Amino acid sequence: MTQDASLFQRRRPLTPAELAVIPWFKLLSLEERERAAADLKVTDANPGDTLCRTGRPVTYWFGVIDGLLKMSTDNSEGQTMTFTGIPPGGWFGEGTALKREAYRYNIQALRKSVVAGLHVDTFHWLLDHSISFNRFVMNQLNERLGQFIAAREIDRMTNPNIRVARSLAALFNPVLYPGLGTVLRITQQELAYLVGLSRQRVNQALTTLCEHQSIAVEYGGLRVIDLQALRAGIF
DNA sequence: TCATTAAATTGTT
DNA sequence: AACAATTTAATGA
Repeated sequence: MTQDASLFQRRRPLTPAELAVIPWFKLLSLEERERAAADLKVTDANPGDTLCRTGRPVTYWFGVIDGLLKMSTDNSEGQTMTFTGIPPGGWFGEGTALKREAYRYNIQALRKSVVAGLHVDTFHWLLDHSISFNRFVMNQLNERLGQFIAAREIDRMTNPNIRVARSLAALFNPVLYPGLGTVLRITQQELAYLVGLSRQRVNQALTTLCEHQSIAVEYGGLRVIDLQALRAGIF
């Protein structure tokens, strides 16, 4: 297990290819890009690694370059509630970074991932200097709010097929994760951790979704054919 | 480049 | 939870 502080001791600068995955980077002016690029650091996270934990102070605004993360909280009974998975291109923690509060959730790597971090000071500097960046963050906050509400609904649903479908639909959110195309690399085991079901049941659900022509299951991942159907969830 | 082997992932019980 | 079948990744000639 690695905590956020030690995690970023192994940091290194980003490669141009990694910068290309960051959706807000191309919105910046040349000057702003330089400043952001100078501060951006990436690190590798192994499965199970904790990127941030509830109650810890915010030092970075995080984004996924490659891999897959899980956002969850522990309720009063000690049970873990998963809000969402975060695929490449996803950035999180802006709400707490804005207010310089402590994290309200845990972020864990579901598999070996590459995670970028922007220091909160630079995050605020960008907010002060770039209208486009402000718009991006605002959009992000708004969309995330919708996700949290949806996550509650998903958690109350009993039908596993619909749970899997809606969770997948959330993962393919084009606003939050713009870089993501129609294919997502995620194993059925990872999806099981995300949705909170057994791998067998996820496998069964995926087969059903396949029969409904909503997705296509591939080795080590899947392809979305009908995102609307996943959202609507008539299975 | 190809064949062989190991590891990862899937499908099923 | 366990198993076999399938796919990918790694290795070395």
